[in-house]
Amino acid sequence: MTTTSRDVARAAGVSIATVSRALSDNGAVSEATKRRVLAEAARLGYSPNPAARRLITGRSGTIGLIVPDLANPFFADIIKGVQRRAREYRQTILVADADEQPRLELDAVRNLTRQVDGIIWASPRVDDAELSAHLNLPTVLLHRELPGQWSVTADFGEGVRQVLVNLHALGHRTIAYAGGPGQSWSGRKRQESLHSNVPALGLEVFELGSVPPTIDGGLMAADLTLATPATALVAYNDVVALGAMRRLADRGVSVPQDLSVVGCDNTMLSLLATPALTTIGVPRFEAGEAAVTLLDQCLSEQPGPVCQVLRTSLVIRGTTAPPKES
Amino acid sequence: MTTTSRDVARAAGVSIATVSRALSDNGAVSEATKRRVLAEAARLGYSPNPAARRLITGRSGTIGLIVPDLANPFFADIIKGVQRRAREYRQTILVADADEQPRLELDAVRNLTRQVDGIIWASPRVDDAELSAHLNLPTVLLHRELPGQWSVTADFGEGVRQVLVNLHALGHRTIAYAGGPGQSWSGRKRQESLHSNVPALGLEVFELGSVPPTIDGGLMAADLTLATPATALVAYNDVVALGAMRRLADRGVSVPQDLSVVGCDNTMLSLLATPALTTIGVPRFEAGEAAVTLLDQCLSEQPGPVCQVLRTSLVIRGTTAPPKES
DNA sequence: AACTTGATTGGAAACGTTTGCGGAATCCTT
DNA sequence: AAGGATTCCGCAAACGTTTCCAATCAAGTT
Repeated sequence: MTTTSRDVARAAGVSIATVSRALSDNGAVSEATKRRVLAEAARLGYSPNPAARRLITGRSGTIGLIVPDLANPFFADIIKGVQRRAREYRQTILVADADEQPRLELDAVRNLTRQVDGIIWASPRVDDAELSAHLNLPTVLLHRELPGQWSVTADFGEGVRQVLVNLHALGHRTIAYAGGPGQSWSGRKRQESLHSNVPALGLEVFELGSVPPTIDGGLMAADLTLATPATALVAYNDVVALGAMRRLADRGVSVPQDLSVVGCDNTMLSLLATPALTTIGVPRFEAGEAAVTLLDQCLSEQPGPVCQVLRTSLVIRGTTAPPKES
Repeated sequence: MTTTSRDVARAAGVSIATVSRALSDNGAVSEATKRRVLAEAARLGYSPNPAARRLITGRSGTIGLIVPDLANPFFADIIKGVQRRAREYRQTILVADADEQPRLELDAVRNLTRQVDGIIWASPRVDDAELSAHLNLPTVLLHRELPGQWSVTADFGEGVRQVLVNLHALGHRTIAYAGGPGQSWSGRKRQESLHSNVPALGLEVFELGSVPPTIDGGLMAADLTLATPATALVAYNDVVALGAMRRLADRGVSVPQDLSVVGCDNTMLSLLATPALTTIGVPRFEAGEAAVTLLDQCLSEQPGPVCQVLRTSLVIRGTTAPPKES
């Protein structure tokens, strides 16, 4: 049998109410009895039954995390951030992988609703209407903004701007852009930034359209790029960039001499490439941490909503160089 | 306010006991009233309070998952498998990332103990004694065996054997082996298999010792290999293999012409390498699925323990070839 | 017709906490 | 020394289920 607060109460010669107060540290208990209770609790190896506590308080000490794909290194790092900060806050996390299917995200929200205090939701692709229809619980959106909603995002627009400025400074004037899935919020942000910055810099951009955010998408993007006069390729993310590099190598196009390549996200993949990939650094770990902090604020009824925007940074490595003289 | 079983009972004109029976589908309820209750429940949007249910039944419908590092693609795939199968079984998963620190794994077990029905624990490095000391709950070990314990592992030994046979068939006679962290269970299995298969094949093996299971470890392994007459390098995992390939490229050693390289795990990384990496395919997704199934059996008191061993397979890609004539 | 059987249902006791309320003891104030 | 304020603690009522047990009723049996 497990030991309950009644056992501790009996052992310490007090009532269960006092045990509860001594342990939860809120009610008024004398220093002496508190010590006695704590000692007995420790001796008996008592820990309160979370279900009972939750039934009465309505708080579970658990937060839900919904991501489209756990195996995607991008989200894996986010989880790590969430996890670490949650540990500090004494919260456990209930995780739901939506297998890249928006419908499963909505299912997950429904299931989680009764089980958690709040939700952290990374949902690049569910549309706005459906998203807000499912927000019954305190929620922090990740890499996504919605009017009136708490969120933590990264400044992708600034990242793209830096890339463009940098490529321009290197001497590039014609670049290709491989976009990701059209519904993605961050993808739209990147696109917007592209359009707003290109004119001022006097760049010419060839938009290759949406390619799948996979290695195969990268292969495609490489071929599309070679059909343009572009001297640099800016890819939707690191995976696409790596796919492109692979195809370019096959085609005998050397990076960065013949073509510069820029990725996005600064995942571990960018270090695996040869040469190492120049990319937009997106703080994923920090985003996960920030989301937990914000959710905590949201749960403690602090004024909001707060929309935190994290900084991105251009990480210059080996795949960018001045264009070939031609 | 949330709607409770009392509300449904009132609406359907029955007692809460009947509501409970109609919904949980175990007690005896007439078909007519069951339909009525279900209809009212749906109309009111009722869903049972999990905390209350759990308090009385002692079951939470939640399983705990402990992994050393979520950002490691190896474990990410395992989680995905767990997640999917758990969804089928109507279970949610509580995940704990131990940040590669065995001490945090033990903390996680303690925290999870009161919150979940059972635990799936991937613990390559916690030592046997401490591991068994912390198994208070039904537990399935992942990629690890312990006497008397339920587990699902992969047949790493067979994988290594296939590699050796294959390299031998290609004409290699001298190979280098880069081992991983010494405490790792699967690492020991690989080592054992190496020792037991080498004599029969007449191979000479240079053991490079333990290298960190990282890109840097791979760089090291490459240099160590070049100091031997080995014509092939078998690495602890794909990351090490990729690190090695990178250093080899820098050194002007071409793979597979000058040196064959074999990885282990068949993570997505192995497809990113150029040329694509020959590697030992380890079923991670399936392992996650199997673990949930086993845990379910364990929880339903079926006879055990069951130790399921999944098959590995040699995935031959572009980094292995006959050795150079010399 | 009385008795047994089986199927449905409701009443009520759990499960283990937290917390409002009131009582008792102690302390300070005048 | 008496009154009020303060501190500390126990009683008991929740929280929302599940499930044991008994009650009711229809149907079948002798």
